[in-house]
Amino acid sequence: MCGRYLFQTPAEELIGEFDLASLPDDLSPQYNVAPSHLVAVVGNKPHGLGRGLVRMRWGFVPRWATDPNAGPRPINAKSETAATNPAFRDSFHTRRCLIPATGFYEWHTTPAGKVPQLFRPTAGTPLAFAGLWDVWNPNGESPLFTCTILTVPANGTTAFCHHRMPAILPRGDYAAWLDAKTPLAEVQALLRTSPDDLLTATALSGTVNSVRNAGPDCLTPAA
DNA sequence: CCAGACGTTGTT
DNA sequence: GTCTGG
DNA sequence: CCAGACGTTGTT
DNA sequence: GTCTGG
Repeated sequence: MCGRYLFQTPAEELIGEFDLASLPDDLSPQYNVAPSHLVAVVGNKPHGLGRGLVRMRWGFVPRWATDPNAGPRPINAKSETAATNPAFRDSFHTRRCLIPATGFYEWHTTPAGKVPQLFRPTAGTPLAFAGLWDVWNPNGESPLFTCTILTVPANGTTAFCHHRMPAILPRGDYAAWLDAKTPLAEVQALLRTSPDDLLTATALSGTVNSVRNAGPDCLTPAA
């Protein structure tokens, strides 16, 4: 997957699946989410507080990092290796999450240049990306919550842009994904390439190319 | 045993 | 945190 | 992901 | 070209 995704609506349908005590009050639509931006995440909260919606920065920092400003902040993690990769293993076991989105962008490289493409669910319902999160808080100061989106091989609809795509979970898999008690083999099996008919591609104007453009015009189709 | 290192994906 | 090296 | 910036030596 | 910032 690329470094940009659409979080157009709060995905209240998605969130409504869960019994949430409170919701952040700033879940306005985002049309051009970039790394380091705050995104909403549904996950098992730290300290055993159960499920909830948490605002996190997109770009993963493991809890053992000595300096969160040094080193990479990966926005994606390969689903095939996340369970054993040192950077993600611990979160794969105990800190899985869902990242709601109404679609995502990929850039199609053509001889004429790069054309942004919008991938949205054909059915129009919000998507839930499978993600991992962590919290960096070695000094007991303000904790840094971060997350990353897992990727899987592209399907027939997305492959013309990229060979990877986000891991998208069907509604029926949300609970098992978030449940820390789900056996690891079952967790791993949830990360699959989506059917070709899940998403529909639309070529866009270049508005989305700049993160300075963060409004609905990011969705404007190509002329 | 302790000390110390350890972070990504996806491009071309 | 977990793993490696000494 | 894309857009946009990206300058030195030698001095105190 | 490469790196940073958004």
